Amino acid sequence: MSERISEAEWQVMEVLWRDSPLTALDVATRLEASGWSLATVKTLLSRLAAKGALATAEDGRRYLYSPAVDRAAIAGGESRRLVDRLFGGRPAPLVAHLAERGELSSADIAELEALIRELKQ
Amino acid sequence: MSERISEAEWQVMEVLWRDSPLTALDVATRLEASGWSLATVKTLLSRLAAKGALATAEDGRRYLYSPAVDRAAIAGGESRRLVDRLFGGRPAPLVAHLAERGELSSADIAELEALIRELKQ
DNA sequence: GTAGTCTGATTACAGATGTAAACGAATCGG
DNA sequence: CCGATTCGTTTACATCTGTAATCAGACTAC
Repeated sequence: MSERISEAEWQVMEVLWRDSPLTALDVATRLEASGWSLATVKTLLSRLAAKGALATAEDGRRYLYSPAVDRAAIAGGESRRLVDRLFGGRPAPLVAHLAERGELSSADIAELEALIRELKQ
Repeated sequence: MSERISEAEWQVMEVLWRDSPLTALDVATRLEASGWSLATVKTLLSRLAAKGALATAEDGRRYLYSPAVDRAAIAGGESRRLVDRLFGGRPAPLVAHLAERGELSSADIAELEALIRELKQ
């Protein structure tokens, strides 16, 4: 549904968007760097399944988890929220901020330029 | 300091970034549209002051609140977090998302174009 | 078949957040 | 003076989040 996905949950979704279906253990393994215990990963998986962000398929007595929401849709929604909240809905100031903070590589700039050219038609 | 500012708190900061110093009642009045009670606004002001995001100046037995953090710095940090989390640090996909969702007006695009041109030097 | 083992489900618990009511001190209007 | 008003402070409380431990049932390896 349209429930929000928290930051920790997002990391779990990332794993499954990259590769699915996976078992809880698989997901935990791929999140080793996070330092979370298996129990924590299970909790996050359950919460995500409960809010409809993940689909579960039974595989014997365990589940295989797969994303049930589109990454692009969620990312788009979150972006929209942030731009609305921080910049009154205008994206240029956001880009300007990133630029000011030296967060934009020349590759980023080239990418943006190409995108703008495309948008202009 | 570097504590995060929540969404509700952000709305309070917005008021004060726009015009300060203000009393609690002033802030609440300018937030009428939010539907919050005066008590709620007071709580948010206290929390913000406690985390150092607001400075207070005594004015008789009440306070005048003013921002103690720079809006641009906070907005930049939050933007950075979002871009890192959702787009692996690359801002172009974010803009692309906004574009796809029809969130970009032609004014936005022109603004971005000008910005890019500037960044390229 | 019985002791581990694996798995989801249940329970836990502190801190953040949204949203306020209640309280106590100060002050103002009369 | 005294009741009403006005402030900030304290307390409240449900949800959400991060982070797990524990439990109960099923299965596996002797």
